[in-house]
Amino acid sequence: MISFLGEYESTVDAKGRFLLPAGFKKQLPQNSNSPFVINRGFEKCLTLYPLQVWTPIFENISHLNDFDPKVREFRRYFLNGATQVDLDSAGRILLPKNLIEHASLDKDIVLVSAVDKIEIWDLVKYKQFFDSFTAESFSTLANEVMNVKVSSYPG
Amino acid sequence: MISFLGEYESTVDAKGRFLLPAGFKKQLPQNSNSPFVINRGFEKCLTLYPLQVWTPIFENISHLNDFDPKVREFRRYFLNGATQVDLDSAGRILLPKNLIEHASLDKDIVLVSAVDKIEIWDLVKYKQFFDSFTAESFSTLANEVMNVKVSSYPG
DNA sequence: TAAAAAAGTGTGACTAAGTGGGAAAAAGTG
DNA sequence: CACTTTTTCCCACTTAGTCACACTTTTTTA
Repeated sequence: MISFLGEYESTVDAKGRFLLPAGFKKQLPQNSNSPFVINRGFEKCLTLYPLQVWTPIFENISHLNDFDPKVREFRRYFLNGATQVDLDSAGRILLPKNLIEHASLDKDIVLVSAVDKIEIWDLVKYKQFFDSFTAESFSTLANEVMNVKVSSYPG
Repeated sequence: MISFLGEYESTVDAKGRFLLPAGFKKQLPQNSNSPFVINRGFEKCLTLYPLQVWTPIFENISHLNDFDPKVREFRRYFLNGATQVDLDSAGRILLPKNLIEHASLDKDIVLVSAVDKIEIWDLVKYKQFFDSFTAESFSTLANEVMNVKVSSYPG
């Protein structure tokens, strides 16, 4: 099973391309020509799925009954501009314009592991996100999510 | 099996034509001369079915019991306005006027994947749809539709 | 410390995507 | 039946997206 670790910076060039950091490239299965699906994130970020991670998720959705209005609404939100992207000969990914807009990406971006996917953030917004966090609020959150004392998770 | 991915903008010209975006054209089976059926969508949008997707749906409907008034009503709504359309030599599709009206299409439109079909929205209405979206409401919806916690489907 | 390999960046050319207009055919009307 | 109007089809031009090559910078290793 694919999983990623790490946080790497990259830059979007004038044509909307960014280099997939070597750190992540090493974590991909070798000799894969690396197709990805990129999608809007819930927050103002993008999510990059390796195709083999995306496929089973998409499979589930494609079997839902489209005559159900809730299914249609869910599908619209979820598919949300998902687009297949590939690495070019230099190992870069070309971002669709509508997605660049959604995440308000400027030049500098950060790629962050999200278990089996990668999140793409504008560098400034990503930093703001961390600045808004205090040790205390993190502690509270961790307790809510993990239902464990945060002290057992040093960091 | 046909399936689409992506969200692309296009424009309706003065003659009611729009160019099928290259992103979708690439996802069609090659050497098909690409007949489509276009239909009213359930919401204020249109739905574009590749003919091979439309055919089995039509089959199903044609076997419904026509003595049932609800069947007749459904059939009228669903089939009325369904029209076969083809790509012209420049890869464009001519929209029937009554359908343009139904979806209140102006100049700018968005074509969005709906698994094995394509939905056509007025750009402004499409954006409004997403603006009404919150992470919470999506969470509730996802839970209802997929019967899973949304945390397993981060975008 | 230097050289080589790998990572990262930029530019330019080519291809095809996208757009508009005009001519021919068809439909509608007096 | 002829003339007008609408619809359909096709051709050609412009723009921009895509790809690939080549150069620069950084890292690694000898």
